[in-house]
Formats: sequence, structure tokens, C-alpha cells
Amino acid sequence: MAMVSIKDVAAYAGVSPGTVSNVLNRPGKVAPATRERVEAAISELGFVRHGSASTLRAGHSRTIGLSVIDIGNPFFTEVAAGVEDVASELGYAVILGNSAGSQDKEERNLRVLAEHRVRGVLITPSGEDPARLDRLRGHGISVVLVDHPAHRPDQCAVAVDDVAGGRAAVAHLLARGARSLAYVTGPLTIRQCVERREGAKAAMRAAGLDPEELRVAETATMTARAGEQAAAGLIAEGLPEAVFCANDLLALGVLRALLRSGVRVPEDVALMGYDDIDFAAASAVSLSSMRQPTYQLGRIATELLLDECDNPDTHAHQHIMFQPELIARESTQ
Amino acid sequence: MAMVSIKDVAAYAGVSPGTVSNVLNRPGKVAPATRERVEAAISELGFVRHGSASTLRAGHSRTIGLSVIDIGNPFFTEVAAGVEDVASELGYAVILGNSAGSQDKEERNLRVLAEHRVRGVLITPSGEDPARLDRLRGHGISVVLVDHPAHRPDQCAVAVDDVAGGRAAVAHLLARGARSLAYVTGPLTIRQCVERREGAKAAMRAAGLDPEELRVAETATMTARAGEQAAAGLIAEGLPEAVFCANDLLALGVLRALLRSGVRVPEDVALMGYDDIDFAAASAVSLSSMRQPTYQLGRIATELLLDECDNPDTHAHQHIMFQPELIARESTQ
DNA sequence: CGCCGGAAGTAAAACGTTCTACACCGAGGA
DNA sequence: TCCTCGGTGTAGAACGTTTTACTTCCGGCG
Repeated sequence: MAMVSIKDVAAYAGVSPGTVSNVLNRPGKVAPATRERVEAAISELGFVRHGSASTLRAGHSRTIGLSVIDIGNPFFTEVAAGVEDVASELGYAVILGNSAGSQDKEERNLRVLAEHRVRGVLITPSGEDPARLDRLRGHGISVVLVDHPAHRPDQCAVAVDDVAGGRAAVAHLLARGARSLAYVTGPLTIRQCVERREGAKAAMRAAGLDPEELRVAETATMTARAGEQAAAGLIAEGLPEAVFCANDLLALGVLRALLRSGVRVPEDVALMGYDDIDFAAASAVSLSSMRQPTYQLGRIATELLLDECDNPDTHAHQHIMFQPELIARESTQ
Repeated sequence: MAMVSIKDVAAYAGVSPGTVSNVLNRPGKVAPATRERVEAAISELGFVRHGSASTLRAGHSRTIGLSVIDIGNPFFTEVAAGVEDVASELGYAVILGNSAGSQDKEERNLRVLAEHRVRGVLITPSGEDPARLDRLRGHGISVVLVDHPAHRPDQCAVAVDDVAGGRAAVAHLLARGARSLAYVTGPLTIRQCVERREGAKAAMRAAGLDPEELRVAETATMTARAGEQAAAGLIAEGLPEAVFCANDLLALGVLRALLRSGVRVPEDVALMGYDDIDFAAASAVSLSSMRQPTYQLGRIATELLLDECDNPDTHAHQHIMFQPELIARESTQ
């Protein structure tokens, strides 16, 4: 409980509080002898700076927010790892928000971030409502979109081309000879799900198929369990020759349900996931998938954000778009 | 940039700042008519409370810290989901720290948490150094241990019995007839790894085997990749009849390497993991594992922590110990 | 009629930093 | 001798809340 403040340190070292603050923030400005005395006082008294006071006075904190759609998804976990690494290298703390796909929860999380006066926010939005993010920027909080293209030019964004990904995935399935296709997807309020579907339709069109023939099974969450349920539905209605899933979690669920029902993959049904999470290669039938530079997504987004915060005048907003890579494995052999 | 403060709201609503603060914190204390006027002002001006100022004055924040060993491990992800859910229900924000197994990184993270004057910290320590945690408590920050028994009586802890888990796992392997065993483990600085090994040895002793015969392969990180390397080592030195891994990530790596080398699981080698992550059931050969109440671990730890913070006088410290559950699948059939 | 007491609201002092403006000092140039 | 000028350091005013002590008002009671 012995809260030791900058004043105590100052008294102990025989200097003024301002000098202690200088030692903390611009050590160059203070003479070596005094600096050492102050540093000794700091460690002897076990002083730790009160971040809130500092934030209050300085007007900004060394904290950023990260808002993701599903922290249970290894895709986001890896993004988070990239974010955390960069942030901690530069001495920033990360406040984590999990929207779990709910716009309400996302809203609540953003509010918390705004109250904390975070320096900036990294967000994979769970819906299309730029207004909400603009409000943050109104409070002087920079926003970088992760795995989502920019809403506006004066904003950084790091994304992956989901239309191209969907197209490549389905083109691959069609090249294998599949003619009837199902798309198992999360909520179509999520942009990624929509764009991957558009890519899939484009591939069908390119192959001379009617894109309206694509059977779409929409689930409420993008989890393995939801995938299992979707697969049960497909089985009940009659299986297509190939199934494309909007992410690997869904695909693993579909795979599990199919195998359990005695359906052979890929002989009876070819299967593709998306994200190429680590576990895709290790599943019962190893899963073909679209690989994305996940960790890099997190790293680069964070670097952009912190550059925007720390060097506001030289900072140039960037819209980065990666291309996903097709990884063919047993499930589409 | 138009930072609107409590003063602006007060002026707009024709009251004093104190009254606005009352509306915010104890709405009961202010007359309905004024309250409405203030609330209208708040929403019209788009006021959002400055958390740091509030923390500074009130002496404590509505933020907790979560420090885990590996955010890439689904085990911790699920713990984090439990934490996040409870915290956000009670209006707390969560600052995430990933120690990545490094004590230095953990130290840095704890420092950041201390600077933020978080209300409390949930931590799965990556080493045995209670002093560090005691220092936090010295700053008035409550600490609850997650997946780790208490260091001291006046402290909450939520753990799972790892000795019993190791024993059950190995007893299961022995019951299948295995006589030569290997234990693939993460760093033996991690308590869980040590205790699971002790459990394993106890099971061997109980079966009349010499516990010193247990071959221990220690890896630097607890990832699938490390598991693959460990398996390569085992193959080179001659395979045992059964392999017990300190977690599922390692086990999935071992499995992948074994299958790639043409070793049959479970016919040639039986394999057990630990944690029963979702993917264990979906792997090439479904993985036997020890299930732990992961999400509950996070939930309960957070509830204990926030109870300790919000009701310090009625709060009773608890040491909760769960028992893990054996899940037998193909890999030990 | 005077007084008491509760309800509603206010003024002003904190909280621990950071930052701006200023003071001091000794050296070097005019 | 006087002035200026870096180099160091200090005093004190912020920052936006919360909170304590106080005022005001009004109804009711002796």
C-alpha cells in the first residue's frame, strides 16, 4: 500500500519532481551525476510510475486496443501474437477485446477502449459500420483495420484479398472435377464471408457454371461445432461433390461430421478450408486451405498504427493487400 | 479532437461538475429531473469519461491483467475467453500479456500492469518466483493464480491436479500393455510439466516399473513444431511403446512426425496428449488426452479476483483444485 | 414563529504526473 | 566590467475526475 510517488523519489534524491520526470522521460536532459542519484532513489524506493497520471497529463497513453471477432480462432490468435510482439517491443500494452461476432459486444469494447484513451485501435470489424470507428477517430484515437480493407483514404488498413482467395479455392475444387458445390459460411454480415462467396461465384462463372447453383449454408458462429451442424444439414439434403468453407474451423467440423457419417473425403466429397491454421495439416484427412500471412498481418498493422501515433507528421497512410496462397492437401487430392 | 469533459457537460446542462459525476457514479443521489438533463447533455455532446483521470482520483482502475504462457495454445485461449466473458460482464477491461515462456517477458508485462495500476492480475506463472508476485501485492494489486496452486494462504488460486493427471494418463498407457515409455515435455521450469512427470513416475511405480526408466525429452517450447523435433529424436534413438506428451500441441507434433515416418499409431506406438483441446479429437489419429475445465478455470479465477477487489472485507480466499478427466480415443485404442 | 433535518446541489481540494516558463551559474566574448 | 549563452534545475500550473465539506432550500414540528 506504500504508494511511492515521484515526489517521494524527488525528496529522497534531493531534487525536484520535475527532474525525476526528466530522468524518466528524457534522460539526456539531466546531468549524469544527478541522473544516477535519481535512478538509485527509484530502485531503492521501488517506485513505479503511475500510468494514469501520466496519461492524464500527457493526453495520451502507451496502450493500444485490439478488437477481434473470435479469440478462439487460431487465425486471430496468431494475429494477436504479431500485435503483442510489436507492441511489447515498443513498450506498449495491449487491451484485448473479443467481439465474439456480436456488434453489441464490439460496441461495448470500443467504449472501454475510448474510456482508456488508448493511443490507437486495431480492429477486425464484425460488421460494416464505419460511423462507429469514425467516432473513435473523433476522440483522437487512430484506427487501423486488420484483415479488412480501408473505409476511407486517410486510414491504414492491412487486408488479404478474399475475393481472390474464394476464387482460387473454388477454381481448385472445380479443376478436380467437382460440379456441384456448397459454401459453408459464417454470418453474411461478416465481410470476409461475403467476399469469399463472391470469389467462389466468380470461379463458377469462369468455369461456365451458374453461380446461383452454389448452395450456401450460413451458420451463426464460425466454429467447428457450427461446421458439424452445417454438414449434418448438407447430408440430409444430399451431398454436393465439393464443399468450400469460409474458415478452417468450420471445415474441420464439416470433416468430422462427414467422416462420422461414413462419407469419404476426398473420394465422395472434396473439402477446402480457409486460413491454413496449424491444425489444418494435422487433421484426420489433412485439409486443403488458403494460407494467409497471419502473424505478419498483426505485426504490420501494429507497426503502421504505432508509426501513425509516434510520427504523426511523417506518417503516410497505407492500404496493404496481401494475396492468399493455395495449399493443396489430402482433402482435395 | 474536441475532447469534451465533465465540465462541458456540466455547463451544457446548467449544473456543477460534481453533479455530473454523481449522475455517472451514483445516479440515485440526484433528482430525476436533473439526472435526465445531464444524461441528455452527455449523449448530445458525445461525452466519454476519461478513465485515467478517474483512476488517478479514485485510486484504482476497472482493468485487470491477464498474463499467460502461450496465447497460441488453445488451452490458454479458452482460459482467456472465460476471463474476458466475466470481466466484460462486470465492466472490466482486460490487458493481455503473453510471456511466451520467458521470465523476462513476464517481468516486463507485470511491470506494464503495475504501471497501469490494474485492479488485479490473473497469472499462470512461467516460473516459480513468488517474490515477483508479492511485489505486485505490495502495490495493492490482487493476484489470482490460474492453473497453478497458491503460493500462500492469503491468495486465491484455481488449479488442476497435474500429478493426478500424469498418473492417470500413464496408468492408461500401462493398462494397454505398454512397458517402455517416453515423456515429451516443455521446459522443466514449468511446474505443470514437472508435476505431470511426477504423476507419470508414480503410475510406473504403482505398476512395478522403475520410474527412472521413463525417457524424458525436454523441448524449449510447447508447440507442435517442438513435438515434431522431439519425435524425430525418439525415432533416432529407438521408439518406446508409448509416448505421453505434456500437452496436446506437442502430441500433435509427435503424431505428425510419427505418421510421416510410417510409424503406426496406436499399433506401433500409443500416444497421449494433455489438455484435450478441440483439435485433439479431429487429428489424423484422434488423440487421447486429459481434459481440463479450461473455460471454467478462466471464469472462476476472474470471479474470485473481482470478488476480492469489489468486496475486500467479505472476500474469502479460496484454493480450488479440479480433477482432470481421461478421454480415451484412437491413439491409445 | 423559530428551529431542525433531510434532500439536492455546489465549490474546491485532492490524485501523480508532465510541461512551460523561469532562475541560476559559470564561462567566454566584447 | 558587462552581457550573453548554454547547461541544469526548479516552481507551479495544468490534465479531468472524485470527494469532502459546505450551502441552500423547504417542509414539518414543537
